[in-house]
Amino acid sequence: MVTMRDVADRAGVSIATVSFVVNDTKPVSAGTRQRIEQAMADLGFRRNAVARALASRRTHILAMAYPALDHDLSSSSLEFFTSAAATAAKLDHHLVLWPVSNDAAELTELLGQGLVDGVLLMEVQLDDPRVAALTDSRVPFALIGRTADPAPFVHVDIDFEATIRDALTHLHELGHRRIVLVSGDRTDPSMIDYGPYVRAEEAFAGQAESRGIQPTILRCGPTAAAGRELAGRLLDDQPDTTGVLIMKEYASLGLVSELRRRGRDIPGDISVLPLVASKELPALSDPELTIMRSPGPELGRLGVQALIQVIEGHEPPPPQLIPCHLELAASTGPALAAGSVP
Amino acid sequence: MVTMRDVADRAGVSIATVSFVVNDTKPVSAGTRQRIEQAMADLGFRRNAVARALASRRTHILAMAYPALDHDLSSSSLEFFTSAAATAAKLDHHLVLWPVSNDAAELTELLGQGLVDGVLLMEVQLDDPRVAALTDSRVPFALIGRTADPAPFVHVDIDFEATIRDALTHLHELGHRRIVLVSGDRTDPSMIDYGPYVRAEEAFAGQAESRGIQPTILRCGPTAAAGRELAGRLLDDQPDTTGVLIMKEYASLGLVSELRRRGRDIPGDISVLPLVASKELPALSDPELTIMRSPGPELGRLGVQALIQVIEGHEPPPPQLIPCHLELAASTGPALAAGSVP
DNA sequence: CTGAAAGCGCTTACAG
DNA sequence: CTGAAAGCGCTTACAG
Repeated sequence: MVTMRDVADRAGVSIATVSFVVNDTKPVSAGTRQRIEQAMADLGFRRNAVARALASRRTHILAMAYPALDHDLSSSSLEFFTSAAATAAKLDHHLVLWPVSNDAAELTELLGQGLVDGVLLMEVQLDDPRVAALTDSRVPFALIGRTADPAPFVHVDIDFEATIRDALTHLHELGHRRIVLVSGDRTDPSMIDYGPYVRAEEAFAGQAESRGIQPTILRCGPTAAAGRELAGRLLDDQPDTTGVLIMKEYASLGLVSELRRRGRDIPGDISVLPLVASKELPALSDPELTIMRSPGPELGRLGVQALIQVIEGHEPPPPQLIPCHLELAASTGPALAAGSVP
Repeated sequence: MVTMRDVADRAGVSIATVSFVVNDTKPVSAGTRQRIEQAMADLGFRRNAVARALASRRTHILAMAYPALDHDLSSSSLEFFTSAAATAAKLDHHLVLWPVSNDAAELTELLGQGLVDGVLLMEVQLDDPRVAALTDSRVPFALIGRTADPAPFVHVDIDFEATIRDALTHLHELGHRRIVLVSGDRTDPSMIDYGPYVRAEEAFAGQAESRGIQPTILRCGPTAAAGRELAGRLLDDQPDTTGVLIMKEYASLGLVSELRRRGRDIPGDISVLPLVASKELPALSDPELTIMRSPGPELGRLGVQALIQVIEGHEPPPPQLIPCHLELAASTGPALAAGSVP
């Protein structure tokens, strides 16, 4: 390994001066700089990240903490991870993956090692013990998602108000007035407080009435089979529905196929619009699905940027709420006669 | 921050002795150990990972290097990442994500920082410049996948021979003799040498004949739409096919739905068996798909274990080839009269 | 503009 | 079984 000592010797300067040019942290005369750069090139010098971290008290490592639970991360977590890692790399940082259990102890243990400059916390719950652990640790952090009262914390999240608004506007403009929101199943204890469900439901309830829409909410599990089962309930209990907003992407596939099997035309009879969908979803269905596309990559990028700002002592960035964006395909269309069922 | 100095002072010993009990690296008398442990508990001491890394020349950080290309990682990469991270955590290591371009320079740059003890390289190509960069760096590494001649390198991979064997056996026992392999589209320059396609095709070609099966290979892109298009080609060009092995999971969804749309019964007329599938796939289709399940989690775990063995100077573990496992559902069934088409 | 020196918080021969 | 000390490779006041 070639060290600053080696470079300094070859250039005939002190290691301090080498450090100044490596980090561009103090003015160095052109000639000296030139000799040092030559020496670095000759020797193939790379500054050791660990020594730098110890001396500067900055590791340039960020942690992505996510719950390592039974229930899996959504498929859009992959693009979230990779976007965060790419952004970190661009900003001269590394991203480590920290699978943590839901209690605070494991996170506290990891924080104590002093390995990371900051933490990105995923899948934040409305009342989350890990947030308290982070606060106590005094390590900078940013949330992906929100606690019940997110104001005190740096966070980025999906803008559910805007997502619901844009989704409703789309269906409303197509003439739909009988619109149902299918939210997630909250019987699982860990899901009762799941922020995305709570916020989407609140937004829907708040916005539907002003458009003359009855805010009906159904629930369904995350699988295609759950979506098929949902189709039956929908036709039985809400037979005049013409538009469906649905939170679970795999369930939307089952819903569409089962509705068609039962003779309904999509979108002729019923328009189906998944709300937080990954980019692969549309093509998995026939007809292809119009979706509200999850802003996973943007959230990963913004989360890392916000965290690094905090770490560097800048003004904490304001919350960033990013809506899902409408991507038109073939599962939404004009509402025919309200309540019409073949 | 409480340091070993603080602990040593409170316990009335030297920091060396504190280090010995923290790391359990030298015998310490019961009384001394007791005082030190008490002091650590009182003060809430945590050993600083960065200082430890600098002094011991072991960071306990592993890098997961994956190509940050346009074409996306497969959805099973997520469970691969999380499995590797969980295994690393269990073995007292951290896992950093390194999106690297395909040329060697970026990897060399990262390696030079001295941040990681070892590298796991994903999506290895048959002729991969990054492998040379890793070899030159003298940093321990393990491959997920294989180069053309993998013998010199520590690696784990899918066992394509066994996967094809088990898949063929399954269909053969059901009476199928007209079986087609659908491999990936190799027109994309970056895919010409894609190991999984090459090895699966070789295995199929090598094994089919001995079972009296004509080794027909078709190709298709990764999307559901490509799978639908494939259905037409299959019925036109290989009308007597009764069994399909297919490498692209999303394409399998399009294939099944288009075959049904054209009046074929699955599996009555044609059995469809995806070969390297994620666990979500079966439920996304109707009928549910029988699959050969990708061993993503096992590969992540084994890759990390192998890498840590190398790092710790043990005998390099032998290559680990893990087959995909058959998971029965409803897309495969007995072959009816060979060549029968309704 | 440049250097000598202390210090980051540990580990590890070496000596006793 | 325990300690004094060197050293890991940098950064950063401080002094000139």
